[in-house]
Amino acid sequence: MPAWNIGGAMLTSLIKKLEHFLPLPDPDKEWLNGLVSRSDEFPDHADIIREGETPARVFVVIAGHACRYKILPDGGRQILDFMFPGDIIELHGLLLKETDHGIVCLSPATVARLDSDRLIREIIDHPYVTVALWWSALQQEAILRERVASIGRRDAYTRVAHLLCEMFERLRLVGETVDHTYMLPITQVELGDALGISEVHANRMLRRLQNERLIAGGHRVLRIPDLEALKTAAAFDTRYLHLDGAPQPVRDSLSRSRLLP
Amino acid sequence: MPAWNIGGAMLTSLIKKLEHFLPLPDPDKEWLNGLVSRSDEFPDHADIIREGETPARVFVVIAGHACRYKILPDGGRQILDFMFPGDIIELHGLLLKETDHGIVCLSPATVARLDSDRLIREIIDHPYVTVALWWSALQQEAILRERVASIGRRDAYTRVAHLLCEMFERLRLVGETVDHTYMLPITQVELGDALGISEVHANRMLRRLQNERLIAGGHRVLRIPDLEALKTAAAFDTRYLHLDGAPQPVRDSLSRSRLLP
DNA sequence: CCCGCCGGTTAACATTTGTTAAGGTGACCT
DNA sequence: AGGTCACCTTAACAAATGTTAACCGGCGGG
Repeated sequence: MPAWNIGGAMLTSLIKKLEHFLPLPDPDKEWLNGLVSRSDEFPDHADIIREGETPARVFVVIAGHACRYKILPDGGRQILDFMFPGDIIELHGLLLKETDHGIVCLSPATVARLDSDRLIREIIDHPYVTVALWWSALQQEAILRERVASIGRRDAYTRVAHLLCEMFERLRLVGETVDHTYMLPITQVELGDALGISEVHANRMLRRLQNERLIAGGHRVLRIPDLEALKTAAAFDTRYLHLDGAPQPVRDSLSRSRLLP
Repeated sequence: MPAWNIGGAMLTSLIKKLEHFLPLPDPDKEWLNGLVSRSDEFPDHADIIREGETPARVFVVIAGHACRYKILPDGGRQILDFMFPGDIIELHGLLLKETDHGIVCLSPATVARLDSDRLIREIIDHPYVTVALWWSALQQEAILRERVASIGRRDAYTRVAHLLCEMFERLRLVGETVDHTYMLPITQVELGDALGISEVHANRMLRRLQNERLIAGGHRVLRIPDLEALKTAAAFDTRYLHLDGAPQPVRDSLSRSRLLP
């Protein structure tokens, strides 16, 4: 049962992420921040959404970490993707009768709730935001596709290295890294559940990466001494994150649409 | 180099699929069909989109089968998802500089190309289609998530059974099944590439399913003698396909919006 | 009509990964 | 201070899956 307070939360991380793709006009940023109707604190391990619920809401992670997951009939858990500050929790409750997965906190988290009615009604008047949010959704999908490729065709060692690289890039995008160091948002069990390997094997691979001086750091902290070396080991190719900014034609057509109010 | 002809193609499968979710008004169906600007025939194994291209186009599969895939640095291939008649090939070329995956035919295929400019401009005037296409996109995403869960946490036997069930349901939705039989759209290599197992192991699992009388059929044809038994073996739970129709509130608000032209 | 090739099938063996079980450590609670 | 709990670590062994290498059958092209 999260404590909460009305308004006040700022979507700093989200805006930082979106502006990496496309700078937003100030009024658009204010509009976005104004959509926050409340903000909730969830303790570690708390469910944000349980499988089978149908909340037609839109959340934005402000602080902390969460993940989407499925529980399979045999009791196993598969983590589908991670949600870091600035990530949007799109609930499709509007069109779907039941969600097909749950969302749970991996650490204590602060989550802002957006006024989804206003969002839907007014987004059309904010084309910059529309385009940037659309990009963000495409990026989410691309991450999911890369996860399929990882789990399906990479060995455990590469999978782990690859995920650590991905987390670094995603956290860096929202300013959650310092040098080549970040707060590791997950335990080894969770690492295994995300990558389709056992906890024990996840541990083995982490130790190996450590022995090879590709990663370092202590409790809950990951330091990457040589990012290029780790990326090489992971065969990590940033392109799937689509970190290039918006193509020029998109920028052009947006600035033209601005001139015609 | 596909042969082609202008117009004429009908989006029968797509409309059938969409109407399973939400019946469409006749003018909306005509509008959709009218968006087809041309239709291409691709031979088996032809690339529809190569990784790295950026075509800002929307295609609809009319006949045949295709798949999205990634080639990994070690040369391995991972099939990300399948595309059957009625499926939409959403190109994000508008916002992204390069696609992160390719699309290739698994059989000779007919693909309609939509006038994406008109689609974007006029879709707002066709709320039924908007909502139905949105559902279809959500379903695609849900299928991808289920694939992650499959590859990550199910054993090879269950994975194969599960995919065969999924294909059955998807093909049935567009009328591509007869009784409990369908044209199997893939080879065993492709089955392996989709599920993250080797060709040999895919074969082993198919033989096992055959021995257990859960599947039958010959060259390129799959017959499911006892669908319930197969689903049980696969622990297949249809819910992730979101086959229930549109929720009543959505239907209500759509029919209200119709009354106010 | 034969050849070549693609897809399927099988076997023997190699390797990765899972399982079980047993500690270890540090944080936090009382 | 002692105890509990969550997380990490390691070892020995078991099981699933990959690899390699054959061979088969059918079909389309020359």
